[in-house]
Amino acid sequence: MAGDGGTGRGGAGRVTRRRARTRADLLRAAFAVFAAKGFGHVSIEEVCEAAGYSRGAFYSNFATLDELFFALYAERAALIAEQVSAALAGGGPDLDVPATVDRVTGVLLLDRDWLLVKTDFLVRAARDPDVSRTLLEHRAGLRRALADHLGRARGHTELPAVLGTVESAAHAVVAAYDGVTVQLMLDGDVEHARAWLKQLLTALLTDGSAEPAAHRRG
Amino acid sequence: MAGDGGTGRGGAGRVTRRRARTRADLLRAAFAVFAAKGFGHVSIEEVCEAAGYSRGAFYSNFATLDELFFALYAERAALIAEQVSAALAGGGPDLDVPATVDRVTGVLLLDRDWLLVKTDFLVRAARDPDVSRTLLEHRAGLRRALADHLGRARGHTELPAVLGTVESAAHAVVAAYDGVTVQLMLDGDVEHARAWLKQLLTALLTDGSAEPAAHRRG
DNA sequence: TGTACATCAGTGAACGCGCGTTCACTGATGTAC
DNA sequence: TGTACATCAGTGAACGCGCGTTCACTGATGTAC
Repeated sequence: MAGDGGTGRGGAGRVTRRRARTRADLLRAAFAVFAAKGFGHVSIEEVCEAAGYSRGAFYSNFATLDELFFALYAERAALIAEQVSAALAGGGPDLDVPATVDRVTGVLLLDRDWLLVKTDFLVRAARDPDVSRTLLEHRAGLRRALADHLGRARGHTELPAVLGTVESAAHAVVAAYDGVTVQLMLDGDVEHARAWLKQLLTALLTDGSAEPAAHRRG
Repeated sequence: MAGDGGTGRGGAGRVTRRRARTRADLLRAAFAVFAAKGFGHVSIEEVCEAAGYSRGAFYSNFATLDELFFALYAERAALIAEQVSAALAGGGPDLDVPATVDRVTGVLLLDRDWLLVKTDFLVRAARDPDVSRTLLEHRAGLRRALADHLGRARGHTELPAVLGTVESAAHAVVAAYDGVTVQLMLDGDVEHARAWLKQLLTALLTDGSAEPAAHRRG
């Protein structure tokens, strides 16, 4: 089901420049259309129209809309994963939790459209164990990166007490991220979401020593 | 758009017993179908078939699938809201935070199908400001109930320090709930989700005095 | 409580559109010489 | 570097199905007497 990168004719046929461009165009257009209308309310025709191709072009590159959706998700998710890694690594060898929280928060809540598409993927995955597995693996990877970082931070900065292990702490970070995502999708206020996520993470990752910074807005 | 309870002919036409039953049947069947396949992958015909009615019956009760979906959401959301209120009030006048956390957690993560449908509603709402408003209001109501309770608990039990106000704490509770919901939808492990939510809420609502209770499983 | 009548609620056939899918064709791309 | 040829990628028309929507009809429900 997953594995090969799409509807490749038979074997290892070289991809021409033209083909790569068309595929990229379709993915880009699909992202915009999915973000706007939601997967499940989008037809193949709409994607093709948005990309400026005929439907035949779609079938030349993908077998189904699902396949395109999965390709789209995989591409973007890999991109975000890289950015998170960079945000964790950035700041050099001195492990500064608040600064790292700032950087990671900035990356994770950068693009509301991506959160919409990601959540579409989530509800799709929730109904299909195979797809769930993919998503769960992505999440596990993210948590591992976070846990690694938190592990290195321990000793330098005061860290959680209530959450036992660094794994629990990483799990909590992801949960907080998902929770804030929901609010952001509804109210559309990216700045507020970032501030709020920062505050939540601080509450989870420190031992009550930070300043309370009152929280406004519903 | 919202307000009147559906496709009522003209004025205050009395609803017959038969009509009420059909409507309820359709809603019940729709819930099951939506949970299984996801709104946006469900046709009016499928709902009717699952309910055992012809399509005409559908049109006699609803104008669109959206309308049915909204009615379904409103009905179930009201039910959950009641149950949460009861869970908060239960336990009598002695305000016991851990016990209350147990009861509320039990209610909120009772039914995976509901979480699936609720999330479908979320992604639908995220693309429509009018629908968003409805959902945001429900959430505000939930937070208010939580904040009220936390306000009364303050002084009896030690409470947050990092999260400034009871409103912030309530907000954090909702975020934790949403975050754990995502994990539950993917792995389907209700018991694990409850334990994890309990632990998260304890971490958020107490000042680091609780026992760490290590967290297993990915 | 029974009967007659009026209105209501759901039936199921019919219509038509949107769109998924296919395919013969043509212009684009790449390769061999 | 240019030309000829082979293969590839995308075109756009055509087909047909699923399903949204409508509607004349009929059995169910409720009311008046």
